[in-house]
Amino acid sequence: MTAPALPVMCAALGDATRWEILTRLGEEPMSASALARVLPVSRQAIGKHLEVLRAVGLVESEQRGREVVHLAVGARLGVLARELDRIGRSWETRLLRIKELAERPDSGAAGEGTGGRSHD
Amino acid sequence: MTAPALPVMCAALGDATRWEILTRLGEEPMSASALARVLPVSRQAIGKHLEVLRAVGLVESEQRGREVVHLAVGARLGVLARELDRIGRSWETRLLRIKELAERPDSGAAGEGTGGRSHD
DNA sequence: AGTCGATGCAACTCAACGGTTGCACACCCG
DNA sequence: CGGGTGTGCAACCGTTGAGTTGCATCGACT
Repeated sequence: MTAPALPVMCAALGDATRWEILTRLGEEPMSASALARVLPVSRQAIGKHLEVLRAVGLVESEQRGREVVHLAVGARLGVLARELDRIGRSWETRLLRIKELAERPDSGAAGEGTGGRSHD
Repeated sequence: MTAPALPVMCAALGDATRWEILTRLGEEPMSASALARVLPVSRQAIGKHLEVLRAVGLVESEQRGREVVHLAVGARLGVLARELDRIGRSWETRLLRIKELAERPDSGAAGEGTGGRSHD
């Protein structure tokens, strides 16, 4: 699937080291070993992070000679951003509607038992 | 602080249960106990998640009588979304520039020094 | 008043995750 | 050709985090 679930995408972005990697790869494509040289973690750790990032499409890898260079995919981040924005807006809308209902007791307040428990 | 670090925000969103909670709270404000009734986890677990979400500003809580109702803050999600989009675009731009340089070795490859550069 | 339900705090379990080390193998350069 | 470098796989470890249970408390509604 080209569109991983939101929690998975966010989880991939929920690690500082991964952001560090993404930042570097966003500036310039490079190999895992190269990343390990500039970051304070081992090459293997970098490798695991790259696998996670590649799994959600935030990183793409390309075999160049004997090396494998990785690069950050900004488009995927953009997709995530739009999704989050959409959801956020929907929340705002709902809350707005709720507040309006609360302030205008005449608009469809039927079926609301006074002093009784509606649910369970 | 009103703007938690990106990794922290994403980490908060990197959990399926938390998304479940946010979804419900986005539809309708409710208490931890109420959430525990509709979700397959204990009230205490819900409480911990709410604390995490509140810590990054994705949830706000209001004491209503003896209950504490929580609600999802869409605006905060929007802020995150804009941030991610910005970063994603910057990645795309860099890559584009790199590709151009690779294909046009004559286009001002000498001195760089453009002012006002501020990467993360 | 009495009870039921909501909350808060604390201790504990268990799995996932980040990170490391070690090793084997492939490839490029000198 | 040989060493050095880049990579992949696997075992291992410490910590974090999600989730649970238990207990004590406080407030609301009957």
